Amino acid sequence: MKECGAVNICLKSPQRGLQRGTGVKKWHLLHTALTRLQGSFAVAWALFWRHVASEMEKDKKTKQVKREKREAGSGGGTPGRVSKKVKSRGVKKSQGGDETYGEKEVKQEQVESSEFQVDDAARLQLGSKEEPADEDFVQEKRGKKRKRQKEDESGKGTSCSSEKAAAVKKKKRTDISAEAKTDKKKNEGKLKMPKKEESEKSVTKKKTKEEIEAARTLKRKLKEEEEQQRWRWWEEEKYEAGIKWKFLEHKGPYFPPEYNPLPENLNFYYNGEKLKLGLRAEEVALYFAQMLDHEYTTREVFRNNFFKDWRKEMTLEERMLITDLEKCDFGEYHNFHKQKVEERKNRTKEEKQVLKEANQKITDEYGFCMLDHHRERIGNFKIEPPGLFRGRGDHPKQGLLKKRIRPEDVIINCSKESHVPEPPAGHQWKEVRHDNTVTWLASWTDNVQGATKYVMLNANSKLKGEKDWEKYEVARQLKSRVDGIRAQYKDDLKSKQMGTRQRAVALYFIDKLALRAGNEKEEGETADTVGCCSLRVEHIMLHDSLDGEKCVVEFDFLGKDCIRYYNKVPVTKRVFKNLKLFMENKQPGDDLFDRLNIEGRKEQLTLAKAELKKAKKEAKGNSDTKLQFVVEKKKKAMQRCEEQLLKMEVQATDREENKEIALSTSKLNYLDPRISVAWCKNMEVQLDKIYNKTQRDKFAWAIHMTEKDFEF
DNA sequence: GCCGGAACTTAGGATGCTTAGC
DNA sequence: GCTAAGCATCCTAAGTTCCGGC
Repeated sequence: MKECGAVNICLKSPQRGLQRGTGVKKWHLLHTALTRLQGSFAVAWALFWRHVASEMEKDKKTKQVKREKREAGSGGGTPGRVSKKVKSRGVKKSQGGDETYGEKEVKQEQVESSEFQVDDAARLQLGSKEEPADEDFVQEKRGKKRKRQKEDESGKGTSCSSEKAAAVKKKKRTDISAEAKTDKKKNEGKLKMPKKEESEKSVTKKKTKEEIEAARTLKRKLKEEEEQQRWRWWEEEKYEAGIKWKFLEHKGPYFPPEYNPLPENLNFYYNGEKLKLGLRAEEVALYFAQMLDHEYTTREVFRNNFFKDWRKEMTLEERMLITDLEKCDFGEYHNFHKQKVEERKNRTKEEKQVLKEANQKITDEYGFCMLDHHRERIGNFKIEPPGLFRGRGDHPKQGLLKKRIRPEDVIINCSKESHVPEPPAGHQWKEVRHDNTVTWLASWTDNVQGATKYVMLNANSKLKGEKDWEKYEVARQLKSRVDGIRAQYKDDLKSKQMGTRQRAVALYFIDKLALRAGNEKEEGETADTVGCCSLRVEHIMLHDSLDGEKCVVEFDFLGKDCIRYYNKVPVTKRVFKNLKLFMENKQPGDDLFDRLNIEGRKEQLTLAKAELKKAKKEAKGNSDTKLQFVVEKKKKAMQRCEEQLLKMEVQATDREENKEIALSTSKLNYLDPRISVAWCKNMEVQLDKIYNKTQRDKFAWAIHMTEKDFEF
């Protein structure tokens, strides 16, 4: 590891931020770790442990409910039964709790006390001090969050929209399930089990105490065996730098089944006329038909891309005839697909079991490899099946055909002395390599993005675990250097060199807001997303004062996966002054922020509705085509407003929901598992309260090596 | 030092299974 | 017994960083 004090970052252009360079890379390694582990740490950590506290609280409640049930007896109704939603709300927000328990206050205290312990424990583990300047920042942020919660409770502000959006989502789901229900009812005659069988089933369901105990013992035994068999690679000596393995043997990737032609009686229609498609065109048409329920197929880019690629798969005759996607009717293909999905859903237990066993067989054969004479699980041993590319957001390539991968496209990587996997009959591999400086087992090039796709090991493998361990070790080292980095960028904020100042401001944002670094991207190849270093002038707005705060920066941009980042952040005077300077004589960009205003859209919609009403009134009883045209125009304008509002509301909901997603992401990728393990050992909390089986496997190295006294 | 490709890690969405609540 | 919510897992898109060649 190089000295991270020597921050060496080059700049490309003032508004486009940092460019790649060796110094940047070294610094990024450290700084990404810093931002993920320190910048967002407090929030992620507090949220995470609040979740743990919530789980523990839930556990307590469940036990109490059971106790109450026992006490009340079986004939006494369900006194202890409480809505799950109410329960979790009571714990999570520590307010408006569950009155049925009649101990709201006691619980409030318990929750507050566990939250206090959690935050306190986190502070102890981190051993970090807050800088005076940061203190203001953090306190204000916290204050805002509380305010927002209050708004949520009263049904005002963003939560209102979020709830509406959630309701829309829910409605969509309900509609789908209602549809499914109808279909299910239709099938009921066929599928419903005879009554006798049902009653027999319920009898067999009941297990005796002995059986339950035997099952428990077996589970315990299996767990112990698994533990004994676990490869304790962390207790072994590491290989020399760059060497990933000494021996690697596997069966090669598993290829998806070949295309199965549709039944003869299924038809595709073009311009109302029945048309029999050739196999290639039919296959690609089916990919589109399968997605008809998805919003993707309504997007212009998706439709155009699909149509362009679909025509490439057609015969000359088909291509001459099919020239307009609007005239294509995939209805029968779509219904066929829906029917298949429904059939899948309605499979009997036995059918499911047969399928499960067949899948297990495939996994047993292709899903494992021998790595240095240890059996390791492969993460993605299946070759990605063909289909239509589902790029996120406004991806310019969405809808393009992802072609079928053949063995001739695949490079195999294994040991020279291993048994080289056999390609499927009649095929051969593109290449067989013996490169032990890489971790992949097979690779191919994806035709849509030109990117290399890899077959790699599972998260619980040595190769992945070792990397994870290294990552957290880097973060650990950063602890002693972070003060120096901060001091340097603070100093650089007043540098005479514009480039240095910009770097300092970028660092300031990454440190305070945990933004992604933001690399350059090829225009037209991917959606227009940015990170900190690739922010454009249009993505920020400066406010001398806002909501009683001075020097506020308003961020609004699309980040990774086209997830919108919107934040208003008070910054130091120097940062603010620098930003003003950086924006001088540059194009301000679009009026993005005006149009994004959640109340503004509503006003627009009200206006559009009023105008439509007026136009209708004027056109009533008048056959003038001009007036009818105006009505149509106003109607479309109103629909557009409605769609835009809905889109924004859904985005707002997604932002709220993403908080939960971000929490699990933090747990899996950013929080050093040794901290969590040590905390559990100290607090005598079972590890399975915070990590599920997969996560315990992934972090086996941390679980085994961490003692109570571990310090980050 | 720059550039581009390779080699990774991170993370959203789909799907299927399980469980709580009615 | 039914349903919805929660959860786990799989799949793969979308990022970041490394590294070798010029």
